[in-house]
Amino acid sequence: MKRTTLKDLAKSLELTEGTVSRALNGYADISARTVERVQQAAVSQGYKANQNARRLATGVAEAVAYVIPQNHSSLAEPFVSQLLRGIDDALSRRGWDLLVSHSRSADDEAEKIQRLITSGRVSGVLLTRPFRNDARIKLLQDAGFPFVVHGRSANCSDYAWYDIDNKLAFTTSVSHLIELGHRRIGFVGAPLYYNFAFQRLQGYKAALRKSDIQYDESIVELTELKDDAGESAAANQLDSDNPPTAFVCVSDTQALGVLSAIRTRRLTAGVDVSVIGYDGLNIGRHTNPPLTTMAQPQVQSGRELGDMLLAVIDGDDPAKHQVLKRAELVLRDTAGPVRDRNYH
Amino acid sequence: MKRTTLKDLAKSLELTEGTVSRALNGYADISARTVERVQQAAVSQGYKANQNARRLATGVAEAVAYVIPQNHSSLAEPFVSQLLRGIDDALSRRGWDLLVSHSRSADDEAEKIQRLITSGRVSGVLLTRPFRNDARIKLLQDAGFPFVVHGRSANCSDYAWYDIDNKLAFTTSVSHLIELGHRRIGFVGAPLYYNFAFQRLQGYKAALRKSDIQYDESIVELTELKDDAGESAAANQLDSDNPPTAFVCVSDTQALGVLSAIRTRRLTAGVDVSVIGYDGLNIGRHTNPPLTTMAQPQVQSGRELGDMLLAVIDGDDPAKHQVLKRAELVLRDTAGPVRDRNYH
DNA sequence: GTTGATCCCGAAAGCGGTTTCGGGATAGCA
DNA sequence: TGCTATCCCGAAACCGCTTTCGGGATCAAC
Repeated sequence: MKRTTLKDLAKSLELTEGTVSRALNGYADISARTVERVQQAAVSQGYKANQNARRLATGVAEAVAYVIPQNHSSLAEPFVSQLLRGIDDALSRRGWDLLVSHSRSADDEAEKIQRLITSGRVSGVLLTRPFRNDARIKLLQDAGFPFVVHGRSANCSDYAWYDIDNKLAFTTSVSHLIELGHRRIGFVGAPLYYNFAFQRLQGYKAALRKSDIQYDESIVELTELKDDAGESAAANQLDSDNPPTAFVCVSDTQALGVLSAIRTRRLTAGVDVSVIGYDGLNIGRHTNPPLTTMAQPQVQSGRELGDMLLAVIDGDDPAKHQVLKRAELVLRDTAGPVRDRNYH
Repeated sequence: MKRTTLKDLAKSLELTEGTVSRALNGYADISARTVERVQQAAVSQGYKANQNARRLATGVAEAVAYVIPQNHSSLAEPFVSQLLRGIDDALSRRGWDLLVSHSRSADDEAEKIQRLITSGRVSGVLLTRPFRNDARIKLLQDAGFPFVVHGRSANCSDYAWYDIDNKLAFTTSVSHLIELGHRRIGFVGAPLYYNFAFQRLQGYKAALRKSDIQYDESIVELTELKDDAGESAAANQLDSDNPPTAFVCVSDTQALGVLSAIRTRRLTAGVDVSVIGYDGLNIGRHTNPPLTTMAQPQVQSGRELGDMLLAVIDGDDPAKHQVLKRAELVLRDTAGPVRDRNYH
């Protein structure tokens, strides 16, 4: 019942604690024979090092934290869940722990991070959904604390990040709609202090520009990342005098709301009105019709993020770890050719 | 840049480390004046106790682990995510950490638990999706390690658990269908070594019995908790000679698959064929038609689970912490009155 | 047989807190 | 004033492991 400690092990082997410790940790100055003996005894006696003691002695926490932002719509959660799995994958190869912490607000999050870095509980932090200029990043940089960001802020030259090319993703999806004949495309976005929201809007604008379509502010709505928000945004647009023939949304969650708005107006998505989401959630396969969207592989992202963080903790130059992925257009059924607006 | 340690603080106050420590931890043998001074100095110097040292000294980890089972369909993840939020809520009131760990298999999970309890990293464990008789529970009991399980195994008298009345939930949903006139109701279940699957099947049977409907094994399918599995199960049934007029599913995920199967056969859920899911996922609001289901509040569950675990860790009798909740029928549009089977 | 180099291991000092114990100073009371 | 009780704080051991340092054995070489 009592946990066997290093001392127990040492005593039973008639060695000193230090020796046993070094044997277990692969130091070169221990004879092969002794290492062998020690290892055998360790497994047979079920010895596991007390992590707290080890962490105290070495000064490394062997754990990282992932801070989950509060304003995550519950529909976007699969996202998080898969990411966690990926991160855990990467960490567990080293036997490190992943601890999660939820924040209620941006301030709350900054404070949590502050506590994390001073409490010594973790040796690195994973940030997500960065703002265009983000106080948390500054905080971590000033503290010289290892971190990597999922996404990136406006000036992101000197830290590690992993991001999707948001601008490209949106020029892709918008261009796709344009090819289908749409020229009046609504944008269901998010607050622009989120850098990803900003970038996606830029992608949207770029695609329009490329096709000489006038940017029309009256059909871009910046809302929360919720289904309800998406629904009311689309409702506004659809009920207007000059409704869009298609929508792009910065999240699948919003897209679901948009689909609802379309359906309640007895219109058919992909026929009467097209919509393209973003996130590639599996849920989209089960909407009716199935949602066309931009996908990014989450589990994989998590794994890469985890590896990056480990590398940074190991002392790698953060600026060397910056990867930009591209999202893929997942063709399902909500994006179809434009149709005369005779449904009003 | 250097973290201020207890020693620093003590020196600057011209006190001894022990005194400062006691002052901070509310010992009675420190004068109010000194406590005041110490606290002020602590905040002004930004002192935060090193958690690892503290844990080593006190022997309590101030952290608990949640082990996420591997075979969680990605569609079921919102579930997990919200649960985590609730748990974190409960823990953070005490400043405890929540660490998550993913397992690939049941064996893997047992091993992870073993490591968790011997490594001293956590002072309690949260289990989920227990089997009818579950080796993990035995493991934890034998080790005398604090834990609570979300769900319960077959004999669950002597540990702490938080569960939904699965049997009741399914008699409820099945009875609802029976009231709508259905007498041939398919059951899309999960492997019966999951206790929740077993219980839900019992509820199904009980409801049939109550209405003198013969239990027909040919329309119960035990599948994985995935959308695809639900789809093929429903496909089998619908394509048979004597298809059910309704389905109950042990998970919303499967129900989504069932809806797909229905749709691809050009039938309408809630009209031609009824279906009731289970889990109350928000996604269900966005299926077409919206999914009728049984809901259980996840965030709240997480919070209660967290509190229970803390209580058990504090030494409460686990057997005193057993709560059974009931799920609620969420009426949406996929369960309608029976209709003559003239669609074949 | 001495000298060095090499190989192993023991000794001991931390890591940064917590907690028990004991006693000096102050107060209370006779 | 003297004696005990009370109040505070200092001293020190301890939690379990890591890591540096130094030196005794062993061995090869001269």
